[in-house]
Amino acid sequence: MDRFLSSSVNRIDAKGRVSVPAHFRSVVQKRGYTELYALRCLDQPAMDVGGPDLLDRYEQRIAQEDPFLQTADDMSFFCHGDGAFLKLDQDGRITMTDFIREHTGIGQEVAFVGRGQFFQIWEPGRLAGHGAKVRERLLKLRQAASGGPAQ
Amino acid sequence: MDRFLSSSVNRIDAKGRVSVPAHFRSVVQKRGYTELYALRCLDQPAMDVGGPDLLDRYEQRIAQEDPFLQTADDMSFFCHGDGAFLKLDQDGRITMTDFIREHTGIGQEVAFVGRGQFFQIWEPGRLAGHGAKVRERLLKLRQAASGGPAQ
DNA sequence: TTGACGCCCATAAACCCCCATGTTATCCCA
DNA sequence: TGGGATAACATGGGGGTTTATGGGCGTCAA
Repeated sequence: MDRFLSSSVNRIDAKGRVSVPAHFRSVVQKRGYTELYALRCLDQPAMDVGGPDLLDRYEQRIAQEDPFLQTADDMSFFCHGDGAFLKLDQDGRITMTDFIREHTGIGQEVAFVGRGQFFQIWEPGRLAGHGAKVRERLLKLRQAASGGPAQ
Repeated sequence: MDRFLSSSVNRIDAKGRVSVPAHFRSVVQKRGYTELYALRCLDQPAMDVGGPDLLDRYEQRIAQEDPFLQTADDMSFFCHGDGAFLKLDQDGRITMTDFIREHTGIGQEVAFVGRGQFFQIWEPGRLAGHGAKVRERLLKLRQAASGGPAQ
């Protein structure tokens, strides 16, 4: 299967390196990505990581904004900001740069979360908090659709 | 019969493996699944397990949403981030990863519960508690419908 | 020089292939 | 109908391979 799926937490070593989960690496290879791009999420303390198609996705998102307004420009600056390529070393590890740490709050451990076409990098504690909120919203959606909480 | 029916409890061995009930395996084979997709239930400490088509259905649902709104993001976070593929080994066993144990509370034993188009994985004690609540709700429903507790 | 980064290797744990064993259910035949 | 052979199954373990993680060392640039 060639989708980024599931989540796991890996430790950062003394040199600032962390292993990308083996399953994610095989997806990267299957998709033929030679480079990984890491972009700052617009509304979460996470990084979106993927191949060139991830850039397309972000550009579509930004294109939705009125080009005469400042927002589109700000968004582009924010996400593309520094060039954030991630290089996989020979052992399948990436280095946690300050660029990533500042936005995510990552310290000693990294949570990898599959998102289908791409994956995300989180600080594990923040991920847990975010996950709880997501579940709550989805539950409300379901209850609203079924006509009431009694189901 | 090509539906997942009945329930049973199997033990986890020292390596973290547990046999999927033979009957479930034959259903899996009849349906032509080469891998299993497991998803953390939204509101229960259980995993839903089915074929890749289960994931396809979620992805088709997501495709109906505006990809840049929160709902689409939440849905993807749920079915991709809280999902995983399970590999059946040659003896028809799966391994209980931390990913599954964290959500279900599974320790030494696993309860498999047939649900027709898919099946579920529970920690046996929690399943018993959940079963009791389900029966209670159904009983109340019936009593309310018949106008009183006298049936 | 120092620190960031590349390449290489070591090791412990996790994982997956294969086969063995004991138990239960099924079947067949006397 | 009873009893033994057989098959199916859950479970245990050996051993090789993969993975995550730690660390050594050389290079290059500030």
